[in-house]
Amino acid sequence: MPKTLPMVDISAPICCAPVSAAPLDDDTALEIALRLKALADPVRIKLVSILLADSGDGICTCDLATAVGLTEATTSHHLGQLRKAGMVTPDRRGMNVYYRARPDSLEALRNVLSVTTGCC
Amino acid sequence: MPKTLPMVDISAPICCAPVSAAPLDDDTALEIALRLKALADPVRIKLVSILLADSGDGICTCDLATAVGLTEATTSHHLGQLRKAGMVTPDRRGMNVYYRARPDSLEALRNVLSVTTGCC
DNA sequence: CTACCTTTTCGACATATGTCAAGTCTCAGG
DNA sequence: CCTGAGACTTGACATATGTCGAAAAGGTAG
Repeated sequence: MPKTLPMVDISAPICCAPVSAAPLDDDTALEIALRLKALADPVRIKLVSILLADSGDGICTCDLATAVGLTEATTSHHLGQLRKAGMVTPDRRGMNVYYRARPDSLEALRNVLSVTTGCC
Repeated sequence: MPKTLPMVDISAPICCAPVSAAPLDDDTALEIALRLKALADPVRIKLVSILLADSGDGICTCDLATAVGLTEATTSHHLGQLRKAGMVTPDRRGMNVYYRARPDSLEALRNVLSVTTGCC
C-alpha cells in the first residue's frame, strides 16, 4: 500500500447515498472503507456484539479484555479504533472507563451498504 | 498480528444471527470480519458500487482497471478478493472476464450487521 | 504525599496488505 | 500450429496492522 490513506474524521455516523445508487466518488469510498475497516477484525466485531448485547451502563476495558482474551493494552487499542469510527463511546466513572455501543452509527453504515435504499 | 487468521471459505452469503443478538463466538466473528475485510478498502468498495450500478452483462477487468485508475494486475487482485468473499462473480466470455455484483451476498452481510433483525 | 489500581500510550516485533513489474496462462483468429 | 491480446499469477517492496510488555497518565483511598 504505497499510497498512504488520507486522515479523515469518521467519528460521526456516515450519511450518503447507498453504494448501489451510482459509482462512488473517491472521497465517499474512503469514508465508507474506513468505517468498514474499523469493524473488519474478529476482535472488534466481537467487542461490538458484546457491547450491543449489553443493556446496562457499559462495560469497562478490563472486563472487555477478559471477554476477548487479550491484554488490556491490545483491547484498549481496538476500542480506540472503534471509538474513532464512532461505533462506541467511552464513559469514565471513577477509575474505570465504561464503553457503550452506538447503534445509530452501525445502522447508518448498514444503510449505505443497502442495495436498494439510502439513508438520506 | 502474531496469530495468523485461519483460512476459511467465505464465498457463500453469510447466514447467522445478528451481531446485536448476543456476544459472537469466535468462529462467527471471524466469518463476519473476513467478509467485512473484503469490502474495507476504498478501491474494492468502489468496484462493488460500479458493479452494482451496472445493469448490463458485467464489466471486464480492463474497463474496471481504468475506472479505478490502477493497473490491471492490482485490479485483478482486488477482484479476486471480492470473488473469494462472494461479492462478485466472474464470467469468461472470449478473451475477457466480465464481473458482476452479487447483491444477495451484500444483503446477507447487511442483515448480520442489523441491530434488530437477523437473516435466519 | 504515598501507595495502588485502571487505562492509555509507546516501542518493538511479526504478520498482513496494497501496489506494481514481469512472467505465465488462456483463448480467438489466421 | 502460431501468434498476439487480454487476464491472471508471482515476486518484490513499502506501508499498515495486531499484539505484547513496559512505561506513563489518570484517578482513588489512606
